[in-house]
Amino acid sequence: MVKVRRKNSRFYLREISGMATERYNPRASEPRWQKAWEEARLFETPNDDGRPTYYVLEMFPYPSGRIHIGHTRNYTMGDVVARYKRAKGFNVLHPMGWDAFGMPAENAAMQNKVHPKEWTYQNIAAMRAGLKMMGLSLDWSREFATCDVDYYHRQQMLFLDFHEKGLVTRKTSKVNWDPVDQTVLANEQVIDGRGWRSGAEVESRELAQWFFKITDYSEDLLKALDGLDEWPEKVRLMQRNWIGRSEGLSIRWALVEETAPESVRELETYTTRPDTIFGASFMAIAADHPLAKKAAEGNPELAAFIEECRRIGTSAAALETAEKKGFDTDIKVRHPFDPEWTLSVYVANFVLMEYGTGAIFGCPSGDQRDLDFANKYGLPVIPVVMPEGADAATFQITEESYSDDGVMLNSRFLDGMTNDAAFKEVAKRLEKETLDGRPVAERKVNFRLRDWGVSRQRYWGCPIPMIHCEACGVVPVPKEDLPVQLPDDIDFDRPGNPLDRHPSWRHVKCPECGADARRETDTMDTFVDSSWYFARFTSPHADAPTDREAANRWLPVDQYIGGIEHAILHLLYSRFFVRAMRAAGHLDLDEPFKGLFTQGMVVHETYRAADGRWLAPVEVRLEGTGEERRAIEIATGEEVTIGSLEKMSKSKKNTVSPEEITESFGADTARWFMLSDSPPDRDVEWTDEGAAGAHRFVQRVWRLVAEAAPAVTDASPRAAKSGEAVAISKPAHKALKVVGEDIERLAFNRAIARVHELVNELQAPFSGLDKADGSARAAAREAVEILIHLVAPFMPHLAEECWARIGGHSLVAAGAWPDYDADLIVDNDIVLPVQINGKKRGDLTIARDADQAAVEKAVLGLDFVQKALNGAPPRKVIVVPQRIVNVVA
RNA sequence: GCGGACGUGGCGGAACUGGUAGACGCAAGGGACUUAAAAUCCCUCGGGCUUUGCCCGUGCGGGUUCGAUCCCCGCCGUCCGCACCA
Repeated sequence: MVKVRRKNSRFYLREISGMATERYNPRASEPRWQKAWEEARLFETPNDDGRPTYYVLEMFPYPSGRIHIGHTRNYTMGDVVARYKRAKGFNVLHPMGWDAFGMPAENAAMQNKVHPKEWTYQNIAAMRAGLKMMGLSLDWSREFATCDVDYYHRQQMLFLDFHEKGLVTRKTSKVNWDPVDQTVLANEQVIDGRGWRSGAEVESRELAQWFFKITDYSEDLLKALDGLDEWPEKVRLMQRNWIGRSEGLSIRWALVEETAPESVRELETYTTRPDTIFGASFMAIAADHPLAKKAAEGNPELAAFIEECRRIGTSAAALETAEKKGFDTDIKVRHPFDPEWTLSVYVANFVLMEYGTGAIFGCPSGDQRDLDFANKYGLPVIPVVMPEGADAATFQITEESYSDDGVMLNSRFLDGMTNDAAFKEVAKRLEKETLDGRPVAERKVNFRLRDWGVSRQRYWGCPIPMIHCEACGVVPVPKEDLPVQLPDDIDFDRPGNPLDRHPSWRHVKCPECGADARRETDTMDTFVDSSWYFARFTSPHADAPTDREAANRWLPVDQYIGGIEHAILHLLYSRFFVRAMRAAGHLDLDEPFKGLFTQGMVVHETYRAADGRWLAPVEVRLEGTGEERRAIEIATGEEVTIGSLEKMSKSKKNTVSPEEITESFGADTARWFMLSDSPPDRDVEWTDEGAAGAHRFVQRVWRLVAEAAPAVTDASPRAAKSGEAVAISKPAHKALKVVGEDIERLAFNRAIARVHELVNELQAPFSGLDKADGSARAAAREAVEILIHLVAPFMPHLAEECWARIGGHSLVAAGAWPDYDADLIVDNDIVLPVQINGKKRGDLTIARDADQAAVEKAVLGLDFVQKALNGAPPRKVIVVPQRIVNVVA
């Protein structure tokens, strides 16, 4: 055994009867190449550069403390794209930052007496180190955290600009108030009517809050979805539903004077089905409708009912089981087409004040809720729409309403019309009628989308740059006084917002009158921070929020990658933000993200002991396979239950840490494994076997290259177009073509399969390389170079090591993607499958350019075809050029 | 309830625009090398049968087609989103 020390390499060669190669050692190799890239400043992106731009971005992480395996899958995908596009000649922007404001930092402060700032920046440092181990080609010179004063300073500028443009308002609204933590809770943080953290029963409070007027763009946000053709259809659909556009009619109903409260003369409803107006049998208004409040003034029973609705009102679980309930106010309205026809007004628990006008007319035959309600209170059910072909004389509605399209009945002048025509007819007639000098009805478009409330009663967020003055009202902080900086000296001894009880922070002079005034102590929703960070990355050190030119050059983000959980809020808010920023002159852009990709999660089995404890994978030993497969707790020797695949989470302990994997197998193995097998938009199951398999492949590539090295190091690359070496050049060029296409489509799993195939195909022709002639060596050299480039986006460290091994002095990460030779992609002879009656019975090898007649003739001459035809002529022969032949016997 | 997606070997998945079903990997079984282990290499790997070959097979039942994992109709199942939105 001879040990050979190589120049520029810390690895050894070992010689045992021929040549075997020392295993590739990622632990030594990876940090070295990371350092080489950093020293060459390869991934620092200049803003001014002649090359075409490409902006690839992964949703930035919240600095919770450790990188999660899910992060690494996400960032690896982006990195493959970034490295590929760079090799294709693009000036690639691939930045990273931190979504650093938010509750967990404050929770940590309360529990562990750590300052949120300190906690956050420590976490960032730890996670930055974790990310750097992954060998991601990120431009770290553009890094920022949203809690950097530099960043939130600019966010405050944006807030003031939006305010100036009329896109910010202050209004009171109902919020979920946690009386123990003394803070507003998001709907997601209310579980069964209780605060998720405190467990206290959540109260509904009216609070003055700051809002972004996202509804100003409802129509545009909806319409522009059609243009986002590089977004998943699912996400576009979710946004469409969320915005929830509907076209209908608002109708004003006159109250019967003697039943109405003083000074109220009408009730306005909204409906998308004005065609059903003759099926109306009652009116229903929300519990917090002004008319309900008025009616309750002299009616304690009604007041109690309203109070009950309010209490049950909010939680989703309550709604599911809540029975339709109503209370007759004794107020009556007149039907707009028949003043003699009066209907009772009920306060109903299923009508929402937030949508439409907070009042409806109930048409039991056409709406299941209305039908349930009518059946409960014995109200009339008049069918007004029936399916086409049904008999008007016998058509009835009893337990199930009919809400589809159809033909009108029991509707006077509408009878016999389609419901569409009836809609138009009712609208036309009522638009002409007047009540108190105004039209009775108006066509109206309604949206489900609400304005975005951004006030949070918390410390660790971007302060809202506003001042409250007794004399002048709400006054914006003058821009020259920005930033409004968070004070560092705070305490979390008591619940509530520490900014509120800080001894001095909130006291300021009014910028207008100079009198004593009060700072706004609410901070912004952290979704604001993440709504424009992608724009800030284009000029992270600019004085203004953006450098408009740089923003316009880079944006929109060409490929955005992140989790489906952000399908609505984050993506919708960002879409609003670019519109608002455009209005304020910060960029000229229609949409923030041209391409969107939602990646799947990394999941792992769960293990649970008999006593209910969750066990981590490292605490468990697995035995057997298939039915016999069992998990044993190492510490106790007891068998534990193997549970379902779930997203890795701390609570179920089914986590695998990226650091551990990197330390044992290296980053390349982790990167390769996470993108192999499962398509990137689906979940991938982390298994030790899978990771080991990926590592085997790392070693296999290394071995193939290292063993070819002596024969190819001094050769210059050249494809073979004839002779035996074609067996080397053809697969290499075919793989080159298809892997590139797969990466463009983000089909990483398929690209990886193609690389596997190439390595399999090169194995045999490479075995005799040491005896091969010059042209074979040249072809092998070229194939190795191609292989290295194909592997490089996925396993960049291995690629560099291989490159150096065949004598390369440059960095692969800075190299160009090779071009394939079209001649080597096509074969002269092709193998056509031959079917008889649609079933494959054999093959035909024939010249690629053979015409149909030649193919048919050759097919009919085949033994098995003649046998099948048994002397008779075929009924039909179908030749699909270069695909298949089907003989119909 | 409304909307959407999906269903292929033991497993993850591949199969372009209707044209060879099961690429590639994992697991499993057998063998080679080794004192042994690891590593590596070779073979088998959807089911069945009367095994030079034939039949069945992409959730189930139909249909269109020379030909269907792919298109159409009807079921079944799983997952996701929204949910009293008038």
